[in-house]
Amino acid sequence: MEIATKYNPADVEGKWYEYWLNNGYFKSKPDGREPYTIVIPPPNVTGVLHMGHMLNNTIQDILVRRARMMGKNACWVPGTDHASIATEAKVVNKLAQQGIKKSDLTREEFLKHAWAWTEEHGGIILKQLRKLGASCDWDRTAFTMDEERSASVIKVFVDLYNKGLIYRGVRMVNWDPKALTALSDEEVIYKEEHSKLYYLRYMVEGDADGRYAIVATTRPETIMGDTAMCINPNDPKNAWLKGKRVIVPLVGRSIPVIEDDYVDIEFGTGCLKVTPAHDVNDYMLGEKYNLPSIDIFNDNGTLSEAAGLYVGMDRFDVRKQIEADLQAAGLLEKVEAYTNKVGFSERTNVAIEPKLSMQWFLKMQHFADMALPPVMNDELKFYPAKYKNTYRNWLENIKDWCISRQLWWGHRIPAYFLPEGGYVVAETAEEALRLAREKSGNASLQAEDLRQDEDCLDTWFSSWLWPISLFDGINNPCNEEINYYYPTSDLVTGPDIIFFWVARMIMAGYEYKGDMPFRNVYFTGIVRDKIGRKMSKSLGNSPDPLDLIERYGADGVRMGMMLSAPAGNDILFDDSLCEQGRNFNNKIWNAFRLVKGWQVDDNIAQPESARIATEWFASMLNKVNAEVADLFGKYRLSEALMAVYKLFWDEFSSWYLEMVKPAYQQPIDRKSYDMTLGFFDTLLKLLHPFMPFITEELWQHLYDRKEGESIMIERIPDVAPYDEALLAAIENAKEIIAGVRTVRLQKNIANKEPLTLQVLGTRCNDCDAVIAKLANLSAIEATAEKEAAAVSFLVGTTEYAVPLGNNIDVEAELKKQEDELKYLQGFLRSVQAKLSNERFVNNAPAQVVENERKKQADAESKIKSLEESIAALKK
RNA sequence: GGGCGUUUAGCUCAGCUGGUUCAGAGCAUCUGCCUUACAAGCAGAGGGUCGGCGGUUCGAAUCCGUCAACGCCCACCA
Repeated sequence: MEIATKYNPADVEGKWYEYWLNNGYFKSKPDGREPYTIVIPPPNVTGVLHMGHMLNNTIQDILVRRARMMGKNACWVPGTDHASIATEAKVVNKLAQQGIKKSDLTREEFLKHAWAWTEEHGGIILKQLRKLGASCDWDRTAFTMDEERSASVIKVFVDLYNKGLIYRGVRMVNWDPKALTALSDEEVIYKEEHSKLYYLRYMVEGDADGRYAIVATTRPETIMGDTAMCINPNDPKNAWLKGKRVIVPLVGRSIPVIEDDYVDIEFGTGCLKVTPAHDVNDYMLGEKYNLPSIDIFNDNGTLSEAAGLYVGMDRFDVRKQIEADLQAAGLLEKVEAYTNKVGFSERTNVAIEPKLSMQWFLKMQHFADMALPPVMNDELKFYPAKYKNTYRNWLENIKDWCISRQLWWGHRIPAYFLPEGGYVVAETAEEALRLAREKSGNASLQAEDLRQDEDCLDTWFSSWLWPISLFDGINNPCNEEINYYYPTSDLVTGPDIIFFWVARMIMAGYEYKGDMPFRNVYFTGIVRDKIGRKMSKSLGNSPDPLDLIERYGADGVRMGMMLSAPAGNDILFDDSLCEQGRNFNNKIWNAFRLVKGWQVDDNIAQPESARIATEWFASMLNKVNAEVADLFGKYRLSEALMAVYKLFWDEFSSWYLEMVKPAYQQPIDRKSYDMTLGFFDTLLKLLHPFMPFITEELWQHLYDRKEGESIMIERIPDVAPYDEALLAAIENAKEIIAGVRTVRLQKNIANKEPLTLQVLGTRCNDCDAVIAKLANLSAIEATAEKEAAAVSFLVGTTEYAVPLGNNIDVEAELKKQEDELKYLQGFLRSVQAKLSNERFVNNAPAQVVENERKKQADAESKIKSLEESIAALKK
């Protein structure tokens, strides 16, 4: 076959992906084999592939492909997430561009737009994953809002409600004034903000001297909602305020002074304004002291009628305005610069507003109790394990989960309100009607009389079921699929969603399957740029993965990602990593060209050097295969890749191929050729999980393959024993060869020119044929005394010399050897010192002492031979 | 304010239960090579008081204490 000198990924990637698809190699059905299952972390349905996906899915594909090649029934289930807030926001934006307001649409109309948008953009990301080589069982592609998954969510909601774990109530929640919905605590991101601390004067009611209290606040715009001022009962400086009432500035309303030791005496003036409707702590005080609550904000963050002042203005505009107005009124004592933490919506990035509202909650203690032990006792393993702490910390301080969202795009809460008050929860409208009739005692109640809750469920309330719902294990428990595939094997995801998703899947797993959802969790790092910044659109430092694939090939990019991606460590991504990946592809490609270019002659005998080489490499292959298996077991994928990389590049290409390579335009013997192809075959298999495309391409051409054969369904050989002595002998040979090469380099002697190598004293190396070939030696001779005009080097305790006649620089050679001697003498002294230390000899294990003795003997022997050598040079 | 983690070569990282596979790997760098698979390559070479200090020990990158820098998570101080 004609082969280009460089590998061109574009020529082969599409072809083989099609081939795999057409042959159904990605598909999985339950059978007698051991299952290996991964469920994809579903990307947002309208999302676009970014570097994070790239890393995450490359890892999943590596694990899946390897498992498949270990003879397991591998099943990687793909799908997408409806991502309620994110998607709804996108749809709202798009409609806004067309001049349509969401509020002008009915729920049904809006959902029509949302589905249209989903169909237009949905699944693009899954298509992109194919470019990467992802071996997902596409027939199983699911969507968190498709029929099966939706039914599962509703069923679970009803079930949990009936178990008393879901309740409804008015609570202080995190309100997103842009998305107009409540958020869970996890969806709020606290950021430091440079703001101001305002000191406001609250005049004391009826005080003849016109005295006032000073309250420090970061949110002066909320004073209209003040319903009390609070001091610490133990605060002497504010004791005079006890039992008094004060006047809210500008507003003019009188509020009581209450006492609670929640107040920090040291902060500000020790006076706290209490706004129960707009601060979580104030809410708590309000509850405790039964204070009225004035909600001064509309849902969109503007001031409401209840505020009385600044009605309709945005909260941040009010803050500026009120500062001026307070100043003008002489009620502003001072303003200080202040840094505090402000919560922002994860999705819309606006400052969240604590707000009292009616929401649905899930009681979490029950779930936390189930989900903690299996992780802590390593039944369910986290890689890296440090995330166990994070996990435990969250579960031990668990709070109830606000699961309702004031959105339309999502699973609508299956609660139905009765005309006369109260509600029922049911999977279907019919069932709801039945329950409603029962509850109200009114048999004439009609479906139209019931009003379903307008709210949707948090996106994560569907994704927490993912490992179960993908196999329909909620609607149809104990079906064949769920029994076979569950618990899944590995979950690969980012630590940023450990609470959102991982922890909750574990909870749902135990609640609905009585078992863990996955056995292992591999937490990836975050992909950053090479100077450690997060990749972001605004920085423009995020490469387009598809563009990278075009430039370096999918295999090159996959390898680039994996080279520096130990579990849990952030990866500092740089294009040069892909370059390294591409270079490696090329290396493999060229090794293949060499091997397939050989002419085979059945009549020539295998040379001794090739015989040794094949035996050696067979052992090397087994050794590395075992290493790789071990590393995979520990999820140390980048190290596994590095092991295979070095095996191919260094051991196979640089050493093995050079050992068996026939002379130019000479044929190779049959035995060596066949063994080389066999080695190549195994190497490709070891590489395949990392680099699926090039390995398939070469594997197909290695032998005459039949239609329907593929490397991806081949078996990686089992771990087998290897000959350690032979491996050691070759390592020794390599050092000798390198020694000769160094001499050539230093003395500027061309490789073509054969040299003689002298070996001083006794040695036992069966690899002379290999050494002679790779170092181009005409002879290797054992001798008691080397030639005077020779350059020598030590390997182990043996001295080697290359006689060079007049070509030797005696001065330089002397200096080199004298330096070496000096170093060895120093080394020997330190070893002797150790050995003459009685406490060492008495306390250290015998083995260690023995080692020191050996070091001593070796050093002495080396010194002896060096001294002789130096003496000879000096003659 | 709590908790966790990191600090080893220019960069990214390995170094498990303390001792010749303890100072390593890949990349980068330097030198010499267009040697007939590959210059996206080949052959060589240099490079680190293992963050600082103190301790335990015959012996510490490894264990303990402490300090420093960086990172992450959690937390209601207005």
